Amino acid sequence: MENSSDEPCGRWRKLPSWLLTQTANHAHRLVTEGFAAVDSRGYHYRVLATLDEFGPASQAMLGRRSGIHVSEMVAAINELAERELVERAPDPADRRRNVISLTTAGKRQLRRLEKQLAERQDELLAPLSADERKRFTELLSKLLDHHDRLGP
Amino acid sequence: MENSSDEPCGRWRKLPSWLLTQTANHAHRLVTEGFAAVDSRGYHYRVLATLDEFGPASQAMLGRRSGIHVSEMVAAINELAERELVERAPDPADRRRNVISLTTAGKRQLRRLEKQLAERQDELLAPLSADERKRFTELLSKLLDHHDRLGP
DNA sequence: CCGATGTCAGTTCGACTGACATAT
DNA sequence: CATATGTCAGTCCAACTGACATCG
Repeated sequence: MENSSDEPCGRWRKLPSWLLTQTANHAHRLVTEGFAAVDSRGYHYRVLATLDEFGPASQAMLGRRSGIHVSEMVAAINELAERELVERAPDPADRRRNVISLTTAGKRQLRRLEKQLAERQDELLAPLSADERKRFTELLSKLLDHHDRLGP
Repeated sequence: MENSSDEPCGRWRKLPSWLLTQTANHAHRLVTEGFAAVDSRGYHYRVLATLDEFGPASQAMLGRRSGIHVSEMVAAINELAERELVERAPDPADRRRNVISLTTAGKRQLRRLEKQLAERQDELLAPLSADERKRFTELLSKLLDHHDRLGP
């Protein structure tokens, strides 16, 4: 049987970086499952939400606004267009561009995604009180702002 | 020039799950850079720390104690043995097993890694006060405990 | 035969890089 | 000419899966 003590995780389990990355894995899994429950993924939500917020745009512009890499955008738009959640039309004013716009079905899907998203946030923060949740997001925002302003 | 407003990130930038995963990316980058600065990576630290804490063990036992998958362990031990930070010897009592043990150079390297780790934690939490850091890790621990006890 | 061990090959995922053709 | 756009191929990483031979 060799030695005993099969308990996982050692002295690093208390490190902020470890707590952060492990908890983030849970968060990522939760929202990914939520999106998958309505046959989508994160990029789909981000594209649909960006279209809803700023209106029709080229793929490159969408990429800039949503923080999605151009080469990822191609696949994301393909998938969304196949489901008829967005429309991809050539831009008459600039023949390099596609103009991407939200369809009615796309707006409905966006609402479903936002519902999933809200539910999963609640699941993620379940063990925290309302006050703790507020403090938690404040601390996270502070950290993220700091590090975003350093490295691009 | 198309429209303006190239600012990245939309309405999701305030979501706890987003704040969490993005901040975790920064944390991961920081510690990865720290480890790389002394020519190692996360798995190396976890193996060395586990050996230091529990003593020599088989690869399978090391995997259980450190939470590293068996098939990852093979590569990690290869890299550590090549650098002579661990010794890999056949177990006379069970010829399936290798007994992995820490070398003197391995202990030195472990100390370097822990130094890097401490520095990077500080860099990660830089914008927080001592009190905020304590509260932050408490909240994270609460969340992680909760979700670890649900999904295995 | 069942189960544990070590090894290797292959997969999935997100994020990215490079090359390329086309259009401005 | 340089730049912007859309597309496709490939890379890298961590985490995992499956298959396999060996051994208890």
